[in-house]
Amino acid sequence: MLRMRPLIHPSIEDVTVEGILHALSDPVRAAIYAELAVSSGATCSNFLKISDREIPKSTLSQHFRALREAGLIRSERHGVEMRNTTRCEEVNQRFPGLVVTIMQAHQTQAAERLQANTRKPSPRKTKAR
Amino acid sequence: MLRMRPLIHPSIEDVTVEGILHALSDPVRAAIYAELAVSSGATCSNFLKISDREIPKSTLSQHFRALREAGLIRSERHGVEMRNTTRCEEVNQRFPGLVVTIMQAHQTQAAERLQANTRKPSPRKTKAR
DNA sequence: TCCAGTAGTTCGTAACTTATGAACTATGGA
DNA sequence: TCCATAGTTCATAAGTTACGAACTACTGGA
Repeated sequence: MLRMRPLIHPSIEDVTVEGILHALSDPVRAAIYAELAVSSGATCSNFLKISDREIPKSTLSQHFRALREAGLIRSERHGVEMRNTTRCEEVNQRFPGLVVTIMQAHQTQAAERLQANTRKPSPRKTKAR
Repeated sequence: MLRMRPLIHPSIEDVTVEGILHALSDPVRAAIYAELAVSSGATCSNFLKISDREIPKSTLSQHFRALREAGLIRSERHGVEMRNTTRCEEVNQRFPGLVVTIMQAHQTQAAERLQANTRKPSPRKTKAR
């Protein structure tokens, strides 16, 4: 019988730069984090469709876990669903500007790609990971 | 017969945030980058011993390649050795503050660890990757 | 209390990445 | 030409990630 282990939220002193960079180096996770930053409390299934491709539920679940265990988000069960919020204040206190700057860079890049895509018709889908 | 392929330096528009974060999410690569930032032109073998552990030459070579192909450094052959320099100006122009902030965070963390190590005698070597 | 539905997790495994020793290339000097 | 030095490539073992299938956990009826 499968057990459901408790969610792991590292305490802020245990959060590492390596961990944060690794977590946010994945475009799907960066997109999730970006969305959580504006719509706090969003659930896993709010993300089933991200950036023009369907992501399997199990994969998404792993991505949330990665963000959680890197210390970037906090997840709480509310009834049947899992509400997620960023830990941005804590993290920003520990590593000032880090996450904000990373997310800005991601945004800069997303804007560039959007522009490129409106110019050319179908420009060789940008390689993931 | 083994061929030696030409070094790949992506043009600055092809440098991605994902790539940068991934490259700098490895502590060895972050240490190399940090060192290059202060001692420009350093060679691969200057790094054979980094942060208390010996790193094999082949592994180091791959790390330099990763940094190079992420667009973070430029490598040029000078005689028998390979001189490496950061591409920090270009990269900073493309993603303002990104690399600087990441390196600051790494430094903050390194300082913390150093402090912790001087307090306790041998405190369970911090897990890599 | 049982059942169905919804939300998310875990497991197994296939696909991909990374680390490293051994063998190589490339260059310069004797 | 031969040797030494610096770094690269290859093969492969070890580690990581993605994803379908099967599960847990919870809620709201009947």
